[in-house]
Amino acid sequence: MPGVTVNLAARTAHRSDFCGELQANDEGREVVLCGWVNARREHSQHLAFVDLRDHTGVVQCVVDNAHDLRNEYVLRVTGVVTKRTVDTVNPNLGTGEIEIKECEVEVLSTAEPLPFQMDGRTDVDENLRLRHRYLDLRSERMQRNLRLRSRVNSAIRGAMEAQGFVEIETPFLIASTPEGARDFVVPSRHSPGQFYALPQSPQLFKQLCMVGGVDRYYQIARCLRDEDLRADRQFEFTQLDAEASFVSQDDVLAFVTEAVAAATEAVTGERPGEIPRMTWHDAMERYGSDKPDIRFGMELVELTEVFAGTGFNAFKAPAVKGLRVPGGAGKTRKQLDELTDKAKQWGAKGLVWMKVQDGGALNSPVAKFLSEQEQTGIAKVLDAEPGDLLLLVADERAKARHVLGLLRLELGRPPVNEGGFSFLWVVDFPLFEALDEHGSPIPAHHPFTMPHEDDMALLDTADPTDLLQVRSQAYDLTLNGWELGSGSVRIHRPDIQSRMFALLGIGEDEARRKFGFLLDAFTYGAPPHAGFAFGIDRLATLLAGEENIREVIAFPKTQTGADPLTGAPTEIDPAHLDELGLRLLPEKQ
RNA sequence: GGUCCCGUGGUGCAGUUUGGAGUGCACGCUGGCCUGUCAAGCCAGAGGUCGCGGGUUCAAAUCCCGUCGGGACCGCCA
Repeated sequence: MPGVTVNLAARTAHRSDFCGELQANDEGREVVLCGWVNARREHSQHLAFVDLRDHTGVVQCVVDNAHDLRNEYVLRVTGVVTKRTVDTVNPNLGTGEIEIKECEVEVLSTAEPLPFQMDGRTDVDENLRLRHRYLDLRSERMQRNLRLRSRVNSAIRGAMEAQGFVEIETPFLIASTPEGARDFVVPSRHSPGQFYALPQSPQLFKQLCMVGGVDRYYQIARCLRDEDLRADRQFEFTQLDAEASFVSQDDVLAFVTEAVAAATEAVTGERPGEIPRMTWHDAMERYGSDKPDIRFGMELVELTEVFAGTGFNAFKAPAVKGLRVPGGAGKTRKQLDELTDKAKQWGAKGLVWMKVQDGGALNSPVAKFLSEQEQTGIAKVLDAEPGDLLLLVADERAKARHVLGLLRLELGRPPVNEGGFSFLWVVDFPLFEALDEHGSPIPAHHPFTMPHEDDMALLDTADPTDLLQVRSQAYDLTLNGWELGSGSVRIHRPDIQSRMFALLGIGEDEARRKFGFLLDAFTYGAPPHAGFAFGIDRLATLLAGEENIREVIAFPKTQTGADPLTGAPTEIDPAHLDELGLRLLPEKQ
């Protein structure tokens, strides 16, 4: 029969087509559809409409009588695709030009009324959604997000394979290493009293793959970290993990850029432009963050020089930095007090605010302590306009940057799904983030990170505070102010690695105990290598225009680490504990 | 470890500031009517441990203390 199409992708033993794909050119076909009752409109005992829904959309079925049908019943409907009359076309429905007539309806499954409505019109309490996640997954939003994430995964795999990367699975039950985040541990039945750790990342295994001549490794890897949960953090998360041999930092950035560009294109249809780079130092000074949200301005401004000779005690500090809030002078005293409270909670000693008045004078509780020169200096350096609010923090440099960076986000950050996708590479991270109580440096990334070649000489310096100036070949990728991931060029030479352990105050015995297998591996011909990992949950969240990572995870945990659906975590049988050689301590009072 | 917000029929809210009868709105649910709706409409009805415990008061959804659950953030996340 001419014009008849057969939907091979949809056809199964139970159905011939998907609900949402039927169009006017299917007119005349007899189809068999399966799905859920999305809505029913009963006009009489002789006319009723049933909207049948599957993951592709909704189609209207015309039936004699819908009295025994209820929302969310699972039906199989056999009928004929029919063009609607002009006055009954529904332009708001993808299949609105047609409807299914002469319907024979078979109830495959009945359904109780749902514990919540999933029509997308109201925000349902998230705990309720999670308790009935199998219902929540039916919603358009979750269907969209899960399928989006699937496309992201697929695009990333395609990009990595095309660049010659080999997918290798690494173990889940591994040895615990003391560095980094808190491990999830698994007791060993064979060796009571001993434990495996679940991987925080496949870091060491991918480096072993390089020694093993793999050349280019990747994995869409599940990672587990027992740290407190946030809107962008779950215990369990998924990373694109990658490592390559005989490469530079630029090579790695190019590989990863290709993967995120492919993922972005798979969702938006457009490849992002070239990803800009910023040094860690610039990011910290200009945005007060190592993951700057560059979708908006409001950069931090250096004011230390302006107050070099100040008589105002609060500004006699190692650093004074400021932030201009355009049009912010309308804030009330109460709002400013709340901002000050937040700044203090974030660690600042205080927050100085100034309202720029018509004519340029500064209205501020501290104005009387500042010289005229200082007041004009502030206005000039901050480029202040009447109606602006100026915020100043004087403190240790790191503290001032941090607090102002948080204030900048608080006051200027657009909603996460506005302003497109601003990827940014942050490069030249410091090798060490601080000195511990013994004066030993604390690694900013991990102890296998290669120092910046230009800074090698500084490693031999006598003054440990100079070590904090040493840059590393470590880099982060950020998107709209979220850290997507990080990577580094690794140390592959045992002599440099030994020097690094010595600097970190890790003795030879300790190094052997913790990383002996890696150090051994490196004595047998380790290629220079570098790698990266970025969070796929986070990338998918932002690409989906969501604000919370849980919206792109099928079965996420709550902020306290519980799963309202399964009840995890749960107690286990005492006999099970016994077998593992474990005994519980009494509960702490 | 800390700061803040939320908890009211099945769902989403209002009511809490200033204590006075479980008062209101929308959706859903049950029954009825209705032959072109599409978030159908109309009529009727059912449905409540105001998260839980204690306190103040003649009287508590409302004020106080504690606790549980959820959320946002700081710390934490090499």
